[in-house]
Amino acid sequence: MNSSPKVPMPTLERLATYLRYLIDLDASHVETISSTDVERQTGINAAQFRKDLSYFGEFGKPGVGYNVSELQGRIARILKIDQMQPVIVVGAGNLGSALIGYPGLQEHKFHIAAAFDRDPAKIGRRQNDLTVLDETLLGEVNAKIGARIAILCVPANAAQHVANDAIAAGVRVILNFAPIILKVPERVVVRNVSFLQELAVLSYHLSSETPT
Amino acid sequence: MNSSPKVPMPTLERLATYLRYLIDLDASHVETISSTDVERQTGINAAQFRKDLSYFGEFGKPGVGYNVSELQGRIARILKIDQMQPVIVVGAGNLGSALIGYPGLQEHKFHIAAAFDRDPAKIGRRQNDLTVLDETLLGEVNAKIGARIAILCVPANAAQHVANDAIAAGVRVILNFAPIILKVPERVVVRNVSFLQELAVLSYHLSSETPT
DNA sequence: TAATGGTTGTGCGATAATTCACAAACGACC
DNA sequence: GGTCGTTTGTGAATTATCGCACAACCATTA
Repeated sequence: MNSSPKVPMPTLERLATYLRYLIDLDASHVETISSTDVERQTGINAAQFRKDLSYFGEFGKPGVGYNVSELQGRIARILKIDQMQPVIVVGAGNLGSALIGYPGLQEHKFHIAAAFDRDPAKIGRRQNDLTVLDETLLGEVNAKIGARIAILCVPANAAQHVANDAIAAGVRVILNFAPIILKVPERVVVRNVSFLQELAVLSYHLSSETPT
Repeated sequence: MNSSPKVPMPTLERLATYLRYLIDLDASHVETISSTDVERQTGINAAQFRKDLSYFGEFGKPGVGYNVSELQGRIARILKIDQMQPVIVVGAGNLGSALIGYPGLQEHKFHIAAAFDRDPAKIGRRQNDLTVLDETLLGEVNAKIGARIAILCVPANAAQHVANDAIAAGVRVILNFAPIILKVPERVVVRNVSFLQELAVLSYHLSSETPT
């Protein structure tokens, strides 16, 4: 039942956005939305919204719209965030700690099952019911946890090494905060988050717009 | 001398990537690179690299390649990160603190000139030579600082309000970490960073690849 | 000076993503 | 049951992005 042969990446990214709004709407007891409602709220073209969904089947009723809670459930299932998933975090510096303490992760069904670092000063530190473990134990520990998602919050020069270890430990997808392009086997999916890059793009836009 | 009429967004994003690698290469005293070298290191197609640069003029010598330090300087100038830029951070929670303590920002010529929060418990706290200020002072303080870049690390329900204030205070581009789509005037540029979204996309990819 | 090996900058076709536009479907109302 | 206003799902057109392929160019060596 792997329904979708080739879903565009931008579609997947937008699905996550839709889901966020649907959760809010559901919390506000809104029962039904139309694609034009979505456009008003998100700025994403209504046809785009419908086409995004169409990759995964039919969701709405013509003349009526979409049932909020049903759609929410189905998108969550598509993204596989309908049930808790274990995640490991490597690197317990400022950023890693911020992630560990971020309640949004739990809400979105991601459970940080273990945190690692190689700095002895950080190993053993406790935070949110979690003890920072020695990075060298990654393979051993994940053999029990079975996390297939890893979040890398280590410095650029350590990232490739850590990624290799994580992959060897069974990790299949990586969220990489280090400003470096990881070399990984084809089956492994990596997504990079780089605020420096984002800031650079923003910085570029500063002069292009002339005031008044 | 606003040379470039319409540069694709993906090009800008890649420019920031190139810059990172050039900085490293320069530090390793590499003098020259070719576009194929770039492809080997970054995985970005060599022709893509050349085309990206072509939006801004000519940079290389046929038969030779590109001078690393010169190219680095020119890309930095294009992205306007060749000289220090003041940035304000709103929201001094876990994430905001992590950013304030992140040395990479300084290295990339972004100087956090002020940090704000609305939580009395956080106001007055000091970190990295910076005192967290009351959010209501944003306009007043930025009149002196003149920052045109703001980083939003506030919860989703506060983000729109803070964005409005920041824009009123002269901010022109926003890096938004809150999981919400901000409504801003056309002249203001927003970029969103959402690890939840990234995780969701990664999560989707978990099942599509079948083992063996 | 001529020939050679290597590299750039770019026109152009290929691929991907977005948006339009409309038939088919639905509920409400008469 | 028929008509009307609304909204979906999607084929087709449009727009954006990518990557090939090649002429023009440069340094080196003979």
